[in-house]
Amino acid sequence: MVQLGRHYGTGPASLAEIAAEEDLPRAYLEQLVVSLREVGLVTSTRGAHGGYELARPPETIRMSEVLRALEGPIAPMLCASDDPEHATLCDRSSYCTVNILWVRVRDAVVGALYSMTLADLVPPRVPAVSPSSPRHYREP
Amino acid sequence: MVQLGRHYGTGPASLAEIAAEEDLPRAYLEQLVVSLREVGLVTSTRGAHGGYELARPPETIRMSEVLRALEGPIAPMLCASDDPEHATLCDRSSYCTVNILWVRVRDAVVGALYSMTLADLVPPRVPAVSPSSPRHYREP
DNA sequence: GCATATCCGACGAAATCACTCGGATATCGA
DNA sequence: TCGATATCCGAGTGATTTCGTCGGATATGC
Repeated sequence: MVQLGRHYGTGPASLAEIAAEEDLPRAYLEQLVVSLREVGLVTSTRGAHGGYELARPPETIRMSEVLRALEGPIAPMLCASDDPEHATLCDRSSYCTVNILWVRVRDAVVGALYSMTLADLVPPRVPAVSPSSPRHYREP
Repeated sequence: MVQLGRHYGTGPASLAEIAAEEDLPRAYLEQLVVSLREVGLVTSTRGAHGGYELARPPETIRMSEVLRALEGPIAPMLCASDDPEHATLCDRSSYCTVNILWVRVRDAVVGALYSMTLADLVPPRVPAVSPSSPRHYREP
């Protein structure tokens, strides 16, 4: 999907191209790309020979950003959401000790996503040992 | 849900009790507990004054076991499943470099779940600093 | 034998996910 | 200026999953 990181630097890529490469319906990609544009991850140029390109170099794009853009705030349960805005605490919030489990899980997920950038996912030639530093650490 | 860890040592607890405490429909709990029994996490005694109890002390029950029992093999995407059995690789398996991302995420989740036991979730009096060792480590 | 339980299987409503459709608007090249 | 090629936009559909229901069979203690 977001493997248009591959095209970075080669000018805008049309959805028709990407659809062909990824074997996904163009109309569907259209929808996805809207979210990406809204958060400023990709820029679009309209008209003939237009298309989309990354707004920043792939190395600087955390996968956590991408996933958040595509699937909304990342939360294993709604009582443990990334976004304080959407964190609706369940009615049991007082009893429920399980919450800390979900928070822990969420942090783990965010950490994993944050530790990888788009650049890590564009088909590398020899990815035997991971290029960047794929350790667990927290988001700022 | 699995807060019948609270009752550990006090004999079997009926679903009616638990339903009342947790404010969940008894019929629903019934369904859940089936999965838990199948994997041997709880034992049941039928008849009057029967009910369910934990098969092992709460400290020895990893949350990863519980979640796996309740929600099946843990996998953010089906191409990155815990259980090799259910790991159906998507048709793009050749192209798809994203897989390693999901595997990374899955490991992070499993690690987080594995680092917590049921005992960590039964309402502790003063849980300020976590009792066991809630670090990130891998499942064997 | 009767009240209290677990067992079992199928069913139903609501939400989510992946995807579609139709058409308006912008831009480049000839 | 025209037309081909794009993005833009918003509503709509179909399958799957999730949470929960219902009815009744079976086992056990008093």
